[in-house]
Amino acid sequence: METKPLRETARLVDVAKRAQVSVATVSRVLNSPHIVRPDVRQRVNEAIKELGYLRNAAARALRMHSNRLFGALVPTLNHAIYAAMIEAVQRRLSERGYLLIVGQTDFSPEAELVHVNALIEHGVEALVLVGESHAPEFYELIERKNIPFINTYTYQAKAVHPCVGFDNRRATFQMADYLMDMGHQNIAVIVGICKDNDRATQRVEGVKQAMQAHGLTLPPEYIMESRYTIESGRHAMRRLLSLPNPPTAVVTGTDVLAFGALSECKAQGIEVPRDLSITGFDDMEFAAHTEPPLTTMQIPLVQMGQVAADYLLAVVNDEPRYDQIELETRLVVRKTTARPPVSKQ
Amino acid sequence: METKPLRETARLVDVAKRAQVSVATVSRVLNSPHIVRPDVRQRVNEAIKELGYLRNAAARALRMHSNRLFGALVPTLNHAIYAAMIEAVQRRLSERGYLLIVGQTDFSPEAELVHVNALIEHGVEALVLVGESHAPEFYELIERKNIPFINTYTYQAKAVHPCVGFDNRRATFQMADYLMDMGHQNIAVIVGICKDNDRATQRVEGVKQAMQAHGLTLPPEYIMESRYTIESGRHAMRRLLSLPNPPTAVVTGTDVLAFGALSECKAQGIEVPRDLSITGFDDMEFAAHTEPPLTTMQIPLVQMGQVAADYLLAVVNDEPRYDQIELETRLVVRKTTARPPVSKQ
DNA sequence: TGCGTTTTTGTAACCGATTACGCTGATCGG
DNA sequence: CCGATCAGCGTAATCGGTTACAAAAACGCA
Repeated sequence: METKPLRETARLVDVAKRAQVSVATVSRVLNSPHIVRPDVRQRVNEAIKELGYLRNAAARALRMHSNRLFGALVPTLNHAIYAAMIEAVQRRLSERGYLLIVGQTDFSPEAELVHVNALIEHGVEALVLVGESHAPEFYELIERKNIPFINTYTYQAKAVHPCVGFDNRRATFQMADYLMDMGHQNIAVIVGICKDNDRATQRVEGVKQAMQAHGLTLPPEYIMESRYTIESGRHAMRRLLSLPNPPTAVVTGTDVLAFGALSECKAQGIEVPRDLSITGFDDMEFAAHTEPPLTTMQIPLVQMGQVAADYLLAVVNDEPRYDQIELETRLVVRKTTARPPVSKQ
Repeated sequence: METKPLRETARLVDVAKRAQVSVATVSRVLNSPHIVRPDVRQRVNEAIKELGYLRNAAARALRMHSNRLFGALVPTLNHAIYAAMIEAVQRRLSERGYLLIVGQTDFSPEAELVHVNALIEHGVEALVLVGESHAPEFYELIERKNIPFINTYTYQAKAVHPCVGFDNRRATFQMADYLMDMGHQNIAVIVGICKDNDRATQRVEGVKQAMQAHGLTLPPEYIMESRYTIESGRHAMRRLLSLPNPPTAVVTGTDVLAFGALSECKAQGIEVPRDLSITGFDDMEFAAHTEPPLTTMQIPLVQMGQVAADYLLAVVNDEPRYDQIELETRLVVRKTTARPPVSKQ
């Protein structure tokens, strides 16, 4: 019935004392139970339970040089696509007993560089990144520190860095192709801000190249860069509609922008797809429920997160893996696309 | 021109050696530069830069019992409301040099309990939680370990635990009140799964109590619990519409469910708000752009995240603060609500 | 210059877990 | 019955910072 000195947190020695064994034995019970005699093991486990002992990860990390901790740097969690991917990463990691620190870069390479220092100091063993354009110092740093990483939302067969995703350029190429096959010749794009954003840049590039392949060109006034909000999408659409020669089709860089574009059309009495075709990108949940339902490009968000997590787990555990992983996108044709109006053909 | 032994990570001693000072001095340059002579300080800083030295947070944490690391446990990041709050928390913390580990509980107290152990082992200094219903062992654990925490999305003046948010019950009470004032007597609710979810439970309760205050009752078949997806919202709406005596108004627990309900009405040719009124909850970005624009309850998501972060920072830094913080909600009346159809009044 | 004060710097103990290494005692063959 | 072998356990060094305490340097003033 003796009362313990009542440190609020029990340490390994406390458990050892209570179980009448050495600290080494307790540690062994925790890390490789099979090498400890069953009766002793049970005594130790009881002591652990009684004291409510929890490992001190800092001490463990100091000794082991490993933390069971990964990091992720995304532009923001406020966009469903990034949040959904992080959710998948986190879920997979937690199945394997790893934790995830999340940092937000706001699409800024400088912010990314600042954040990654903090992450490294905290001993993250691996990093999930978005896109492939990072500051040179950034790559230099994580490579010097030997921290495994993977770029998501991007795929290139001969990328120099590990990546998982899809070819953004090819995806919008396909989208533009589909529109041109229906007869569209005046195709505009509404995408995110391209500066420091390789995905947005490549998506514009895809449309541009597809049009060139058909002997068409994408005029500069048809390229609208805007923030990822419905309101910005509306605004961009408004400007496109006010052009002397407005497009007959608009390829957007994300469903959110498409949603905004749709709203603006509705407000101006422009009927989609009769008067104008609009395509999205991502196939978020709401895309199937817009009015009319949105034609868009489905991307494997959850799978991308899982694969990214699996890849990094494979690296830190020295298992075999592929460094460049391509995932499938799929054109989902719904009701916002049709042949251009006859007068414009 | 001697080449260094080239450990990939420089330690404090390496910096000390290069700057020809002791480790204590280097540590002081890092933690309280002003007490070091400027010329020495500069020498040290140069050495730090030259070696690309980064602190080892594990060693630091072991010695200091503090990590500059917070944790957050949310049901999922796949819902914009949680993601938006976490984004705000993360942003605020990173301004103050703290990092955030995020865990997802899937609305399960058991999962929450498992996750929190891992977080504590990793030395989180404080926790952001969602809602106030957590397992008793959960509260017991974090209180025994003396880890500051705050419950978000909930407010009660005499709550026993720190909280920041709003009174969910009162919010839907107000919403139902507003509908009844317009003449509605048959009000249904579509909310999330109430089990282990105090917010959903209280939102139903709010409608129930408001109706009682008007001498009305909320029949059980008018209460639809569903997952937080558009599809589930549609499905719930479908079931409500198939009732022998369908409601004239539907209060939903989140805008996403309202969106689904709206879709179903459109599909069935039911005109909102002429035939049926629908209200949302959250005032997410798309709410202003649905067809028709959604009447909803605005909640201060970002502010909630900021306040939660500030509260915890205040606690760990021993600054004064309030333990129960109420934030304002605001009824945003748009176009999905109107007087009930005359025949039904 | 010499002495007391103040400022700056260095030495070494410490945080808590892991594990190399060595010791103990049990088991077994001869 | 003895020595070899080995499973099981304990001792103590170690990881990389922080900081109490002590020592040294710099400073002020007579």
